[in-house]
Amino acid sequence: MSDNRGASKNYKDTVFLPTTTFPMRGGLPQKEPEIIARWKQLDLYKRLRQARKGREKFILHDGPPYANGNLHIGHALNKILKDVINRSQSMMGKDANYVPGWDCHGLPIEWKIEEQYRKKGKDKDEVPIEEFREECRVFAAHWMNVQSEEFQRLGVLGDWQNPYYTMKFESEAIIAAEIGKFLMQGSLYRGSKPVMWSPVEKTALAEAELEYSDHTSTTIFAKFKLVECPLKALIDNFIVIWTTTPWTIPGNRALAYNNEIDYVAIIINQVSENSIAQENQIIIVSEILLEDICSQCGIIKYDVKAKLKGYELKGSIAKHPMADAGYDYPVPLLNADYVTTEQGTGFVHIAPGHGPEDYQLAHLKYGIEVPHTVNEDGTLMEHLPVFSGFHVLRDNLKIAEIISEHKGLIGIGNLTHSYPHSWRSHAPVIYRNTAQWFISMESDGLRNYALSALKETSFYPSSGQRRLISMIENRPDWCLSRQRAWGVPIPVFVEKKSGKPLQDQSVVDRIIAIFKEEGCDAWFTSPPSRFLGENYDPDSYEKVNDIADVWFDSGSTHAFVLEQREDLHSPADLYLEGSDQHRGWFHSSLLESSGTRAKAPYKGVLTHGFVLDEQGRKMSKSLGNVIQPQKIIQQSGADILRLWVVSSDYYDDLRIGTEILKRQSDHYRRIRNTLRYLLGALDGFDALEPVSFDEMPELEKWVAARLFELDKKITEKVNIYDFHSIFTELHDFCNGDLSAFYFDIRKDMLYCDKLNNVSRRAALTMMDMCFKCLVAWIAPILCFTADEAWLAYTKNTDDSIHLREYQNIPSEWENSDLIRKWMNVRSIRSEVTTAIENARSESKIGGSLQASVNLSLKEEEKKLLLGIDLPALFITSEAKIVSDRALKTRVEIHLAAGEKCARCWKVLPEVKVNHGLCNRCEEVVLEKV
RNA sequence: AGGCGCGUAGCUCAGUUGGUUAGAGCGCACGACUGAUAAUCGUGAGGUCGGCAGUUCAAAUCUGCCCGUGCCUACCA
Repeated sequence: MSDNRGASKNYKDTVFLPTTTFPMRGGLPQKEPEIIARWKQLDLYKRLRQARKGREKFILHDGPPYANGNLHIGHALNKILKDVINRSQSMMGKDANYVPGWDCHGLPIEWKIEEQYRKKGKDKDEVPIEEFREECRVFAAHWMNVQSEEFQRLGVLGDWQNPYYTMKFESEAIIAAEIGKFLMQGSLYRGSKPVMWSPVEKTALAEAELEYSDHTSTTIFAKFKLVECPLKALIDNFIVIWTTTPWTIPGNRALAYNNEIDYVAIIINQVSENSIAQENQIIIVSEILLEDICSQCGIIKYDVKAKLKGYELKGSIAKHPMADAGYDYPVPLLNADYVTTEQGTGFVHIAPGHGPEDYQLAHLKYGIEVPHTVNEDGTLMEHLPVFSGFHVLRDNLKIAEIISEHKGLIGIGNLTHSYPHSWRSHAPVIYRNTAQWFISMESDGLRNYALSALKETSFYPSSGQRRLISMIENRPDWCLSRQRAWGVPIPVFVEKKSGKPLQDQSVVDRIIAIFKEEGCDAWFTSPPSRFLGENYDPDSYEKVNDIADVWFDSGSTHAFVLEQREDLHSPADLYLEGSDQHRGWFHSSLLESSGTRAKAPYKGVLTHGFVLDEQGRKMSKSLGNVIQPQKIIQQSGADILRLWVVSSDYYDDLRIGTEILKRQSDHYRRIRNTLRYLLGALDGFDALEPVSFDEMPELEKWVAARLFELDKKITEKVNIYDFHSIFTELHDFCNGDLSAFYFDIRKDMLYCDKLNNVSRRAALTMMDMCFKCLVAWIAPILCFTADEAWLAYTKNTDDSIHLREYQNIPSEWENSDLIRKWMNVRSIRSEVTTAIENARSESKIGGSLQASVNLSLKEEEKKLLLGIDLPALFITSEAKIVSDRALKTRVEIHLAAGEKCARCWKVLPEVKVNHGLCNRCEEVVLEKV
């Protein structure tokens, strides 16, 4: 080993290379479940509560997912974002206590149970309600368990042992109590509203229970004689409407026109043989539809008497076509934008009990009373003259003929069109006016309370505020009742005599107490006397059998979760859901809380977008582009999914797909390798003495300044939930500052300098700090990887990074001047690396250690580099400034003079003399031996 | 159909009150290293800023229209 070649053979053992047990590849799909098991063993959730005891609380109140199936990617996004926020608030030192919850009542679960019955050939109505409800309960409980496991697999930390759910007896009791508050206040009232109704099943149906198929309807052109009109000449002429539902004519209370439509008044001169239109009468219809109407009604000849715009009809009143047979009431003409000239006559007949738009226009806008005309079985009611007992689906031709006999029509026909049918019986359905319970937006100032509460709420992004405000401003009263089985009943008695709801707090309290003990099934199984007590005669009261809208359930979570649990508080600091919840949970929670407490249940509202596929299309089974979170976890790991969330702009819609996930894996590897390199370098550091800040080289002080700057940025961003930019900062730091710059420069020092050299120890001191900062910064995001890295660092299995807080950075590290200076240093460095690259492509040199750099600089550039170890900065064997008077920066690359040191691989003149080693390496090797 | 959003390189995103040749990272291509090695370093090529029109000395940025796309309503006589 005395000659050069021998010496160059192997100095690897004398070089201090990084060593770590933290593997380069994560193996996340296998490792993550182990980490979850470790957290369970540590009882991380409870430990964290203890660790943060007495600290300021941060309460992100969980919007309850619906317990009826496996998680989809939207759930994953939602819960991951919540977890990132909670963990980051915890890192800020707050007691971020997260209690997950579930929504259990409602239609979709009811369907599933009904479906099971159908398969067994049973009918839902034959099953006792308590039995049916019990099956719903079991079903919901099953899916709660499944989802709980799936959420935990995503890394979500929370009180999974003791979550909240709406079908818990205590929850049901408080939901009922909240309804009681509206009852006692007087804002709960019984009104009526048209709902989809199946005469076959004698029940109301939800939109989703309908299927559309062809149905042939009898159509009529009915005429309404004008009795009042601003255009006096038109009085006694006829407004003609077209409808596919003659049975709604007895329920007619108004007509609608559109201000912008052109109408004509024509005199009928001649009709065909079969026509029922009458010659010499003047009718008013849409101009554009005139020919169509004439051909359908057999009008052969006519003359146009007048033309008019819709708005000229303002204030007109007409007579019902059956006015002579007991339907003698005024029929006002109203403007409605939704009236079109696509078909019909340009006029729409309005039966406020038989269509949502009719109801909206006539009742809500003009206060016209809603008549009840149809019985549960679809027959017209007894009190209706002429038509009593006729069936709304079977007798339309008869009805049409009778109206025709009363000279009320100009045409009868039929039309086959797409029409809603019951999902269960496949029979056609109708809109029917039914009794419903409402919470008034006005009577107790609910709308105003809600609106002013919104003005005090922070929105992320801010556009959510306007969106919610405009919804609250425009919404009608809250229809609370559902004619359903699986939910919390509306616990109200109605006095039969007066039709008024019983308002007695002692009755309400009795109901609540019973619900708390037995659940709200008691409402259906107990006799009314049990609730009414001794002061009321059960025979005089009707028990309401409707259940509450499930949005009321989840809208009350602030009452039965935030207010009830000692470890939470209300209002919550944050509600966080998808943007669809403006209409949903944000909305119902706001109304419920504003109505009962005159304030919002939240201080802040964050909305995220929806998850789309890689092309920006929505995911659907038919497109086959559904991406399941379970699959991503299985293939790549939950940390990759979590990284995807923060790398996206989640305020907008997010895209996901194979390329996007591939990119996340790339980002992940970069961060992971940065941690790994730090862990490797820091191996054995605890045996060395750290170096004080003052003694550090400028490069280390620059790293310190960057850490200070990052810390400031990150804590700022954490407080406005902006994790996207945190991710960018962190990635760029790992990538650009550490890996490509700082680590690269310090490698020589770390590997080859004397073990306890001051500058080497200084570098390690700073790298130690880098690690501690970095692992804490990524912990809320890459919760598994951070935990694993921290364990590799401390080797203390009783600890977790998630119990810690963000690293405290000394304020003396702040140095924006230094950051600015080194930005300029790096731009000179960049010119050098470009020059080296050029030299390499000209085959002048190979690796950068073969290079010697000659710099011609401007004067200020020279000043910039003063005192900096240039060969180290450029990672070359030699570098010097040959001129400081240059007008333009020039970099010359030469082959470095000397031989390659067998240990550090630098090319130096001294090496030959030293038998293969440079002076520095010789010294280190001799000392070591 | 209406309300609210979104549309900048293959991907994810920056682009302050309109002001030089539109930026970053990844990916890609090429190269180096073989002591972070299924890693690391360097260099480079990628964009009619969805389209059209307008305001302006000047537009990714302001206005209008259109196209695409998402959420929420309404889909009716």
